[in-house]
This record gives sequence, structure tokens and C-alpha cells, in this order.
Amino acid sequence: MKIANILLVDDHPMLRKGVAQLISLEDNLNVVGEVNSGDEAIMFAINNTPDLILLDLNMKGLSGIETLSALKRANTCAKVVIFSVSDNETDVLQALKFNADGYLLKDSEPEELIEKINHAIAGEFVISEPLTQILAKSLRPQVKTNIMQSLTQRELENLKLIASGKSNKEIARKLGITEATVKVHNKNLFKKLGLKSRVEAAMWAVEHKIS
Amino acid sequence: MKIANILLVDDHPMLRKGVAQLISLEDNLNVVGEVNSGDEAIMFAINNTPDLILLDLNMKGLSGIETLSALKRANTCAKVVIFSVSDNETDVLQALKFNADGYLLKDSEPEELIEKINHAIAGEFVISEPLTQILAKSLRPQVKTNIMQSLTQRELENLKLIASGKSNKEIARKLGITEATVKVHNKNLFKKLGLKSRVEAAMWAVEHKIS
DNA sequence: ACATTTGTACCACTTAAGTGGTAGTTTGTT
DNA sequence: AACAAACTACCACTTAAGTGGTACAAATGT
Repeated sequence: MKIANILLVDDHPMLRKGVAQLISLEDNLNVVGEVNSGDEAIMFAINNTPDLILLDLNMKGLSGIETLSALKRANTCAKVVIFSVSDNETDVLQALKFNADGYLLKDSEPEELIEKINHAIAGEFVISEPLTQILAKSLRPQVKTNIMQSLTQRELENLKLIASGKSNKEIARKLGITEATVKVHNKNLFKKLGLKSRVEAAMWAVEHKIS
Repeated sequence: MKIANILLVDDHPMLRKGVAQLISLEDNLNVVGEVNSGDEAIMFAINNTPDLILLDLNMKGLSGIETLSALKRANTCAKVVIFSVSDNETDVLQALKFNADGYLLKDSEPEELIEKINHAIAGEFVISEPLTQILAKSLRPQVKTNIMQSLTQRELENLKLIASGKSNKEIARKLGITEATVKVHNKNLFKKLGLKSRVEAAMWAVEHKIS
């Protein structure tokens, strides 16, 4: 069985010790290093090519996200799993944005932690269960706002077509109406939604997950 | 303790029986109905207002997704949790799109199933663990393509600003260059990415999660 | 019956966007 | 030194987009 090398990055020595202890009980996991800052983490990762890095988010100096970003930009093929107390939505989404390979909460059960670490090493994305809701939330359509319901059928159709990159002329052809009418609908929907251009309209559609 | 009423929707009677049996072992859960089609599910939900509906995706007649959509459009405030064998990406994302309150796999462990059902009733979004990867994947930036790296610094900046709804004039002001130059960058980036307009560019940016 | 909303259409006008070309400067590479 | 790539700028031109009106028919609600 291959032994996976793990690097711990956290500025609390006691917590590192605890995690190191826990990990050392597994015979397929090995803590190859413990560092307390992002800079050191990057240095260590380049020289020692660990298989997985457990990275705290809230550190002095380089932030966890900056460190994550740097680690991913570097050639290291180490998996980077965030290990944080924060169940904050922006933290989780930021981590995802910078391609973290997982996000585990510090208050996880030890067995869960070990299990997920193993999964992460195997290449799966892992995340503590309470955080799945954050993922789901950002993928779901927003609740329909009053303002959205104020759009008429035609305006909504126009909006969708704008968001699909169609020109007014194309929209007119598709809906079987004149370009002038398309412009009328645009005008009205821009006004209702407080938008200045079709690009803003397209982005509005994306944000509100209109398809 | 409040007892939650559950409706089972699946066109396999045997499977329904199994699940019903499992659920009936819990004293806070009660199976109020079992139906084998989407139509019946909708009817039942309207008349009997269950607290939670376990909905199969792959059914004869109305598909699971259509049923989900109908249930959500109706005034029923029942939680609808998909209960399927499919760990297919599109199925999961579709379910999310139509505001499913959860997505559980049929090969889940019984205890897990019960636990997640309880969480769903409490208002949490629940999902079987293997599927979290699908959520993560759709939230992460795509791998950087060659074509994306072919963009120069300025072109990329322009693209971002276009995607934020800025006009050429605003982009020019922001970058401290003339509008003519902005147009040059646009022209080049459109050509590189094969786009026809700034709206398409904005949508391209969204798809490739450029921010 | 009357008023409102929605969808349709047209016009005239202004501004924005996109295309084709030329060309100078910097920066980095060979 | 020569070259290529990137960034800059300008011009002329075409097309697209957006604004402000007016207007009328159909449907809807009061």
C-alpha cells in the first residue's frame, strides 16, 4: 500500500499536533511536514512534493486563499484541502474558485476527517456535510423576485434570447415580430430591471439563473 | 414530537414497500401514501399535503423532473427529495434547477437515508455524498484552455470589464486608454475566441468562470 | 362600459459597437 | 541588430443598439 505524505499548514501549533497525532495513527498516512505560514507551505510543497496539503484559511501573513492560489499556480500536483473553522459561504466559494480539492471543517469527527482525507488523496473532491448546502444554494435558481415576475412573457423571452447572445434582428426573426418591437420589449425590460444595456441584461439573467 | 408525513412516488411497488417498511420503523416518520406515477403524486400532494415527497426520477408517464416542476409550481409546501439510482450529472443539476430539496441515491445505507430524510424535513438541503463532487465540479472554474491563455493581459482585462457590463467608453476610462484602443482589444479577443459580440463575450466569461 | 395591461408597429434620432486599415512605441527574443 | 508580439492610437465606415415619441388592437380586470 502506498503511503501518502501530508503537509499541515496552520499557525496554531497545538492544533497541528492534534491533527498530526490523529493522522499518524493511520498506517497509510504520513505527516511529512508542519509549517505555520503560507510562505513556508509554498516553499515546502515545491521541495518536498507532498501528496496532500491540509491548509488553514485564517493565517497571519499570506492568507489561506492566497496560499491556495499560489500552490495551484505552482507546478505542485499536491491536493490542497482547506481545513478551517469557517463555514462561511464566501470562504467556501472562494476556495472552490481557486480549485481547492476539498473543504473540511475543523469540528469534524476524527473518523470523518480521516475518511475524507483518504478520498481526497484518491482524487475525489471532499467537503464537510454541513457545507453541501452552500454548494446547492449557489447552484439553485434564486427565488423569483417580485421584480422578475413583473416581466411580461415577451420581455422574458427577449431577455433569454439576449442572454443567449442573439442580436435584436435575430430575436425578431425568432419571435416572428419586427425589430422595432423587439427594441420596445428591451426598452421596457431594461427599465423594469434597472439595466443600462443588453450586456447587463445578459448578466442579470445569469445571476438569476434564467434559462 | 411532530410526526412527518411522507409520500412515496415510484413505479416499482416492491421498492416502495421496502422504503415504506424502513420508514415505518421510525416513530417520527409516517408513510401517508404510495403512488406509482407523477400524476397521482401531484393529485395526492394537493389533497393530502404531505411534509415530504420521495420522488423517483425514472418513471413511466410524467418524468420525475416534470413531476418535481409541477409539485413546485403547485402551492404544496412539501419538501421534494429526489430518490433515484442515477448519479448522472445532468439529472442532479436538473433536479437542483427545479428546486429539489434533496437528491438521495437508492443505494444509500438505510441509516443514512433516514438521517437525511430527517434533515430534509428540518429544511436542510440533503444530497448523497458521492454527488457532492458534481456540485463542486459545476462551481469550479474550468481548466484553463489553450485558447484562454492565448489572450493577452489587456484582452483579458477587457473581457472582464465587458462581462461586468461596462461600455467601451467606461473601459477606456478605467484602463486609461482611448476608446479606439479598447475596440482594438475587443476586435482581437472576439477573433481569438470566435465571438460575434460583446454579449457573447460576456457569456463566454461566465461559462469559463472568469472574474 | 371603462380603464389598464400587453403586445404589436412605426418613425426619427442619438449613441454605441464593430470592422478594416495604417502605424508608432515598447519589450523581449533570437 | 533584427524580429515578433503586445499595446497603443487614429481614421473612416457600417451596422447595431437604445431613446423618445405615437398609435392601435386584444385581452383583462373593475
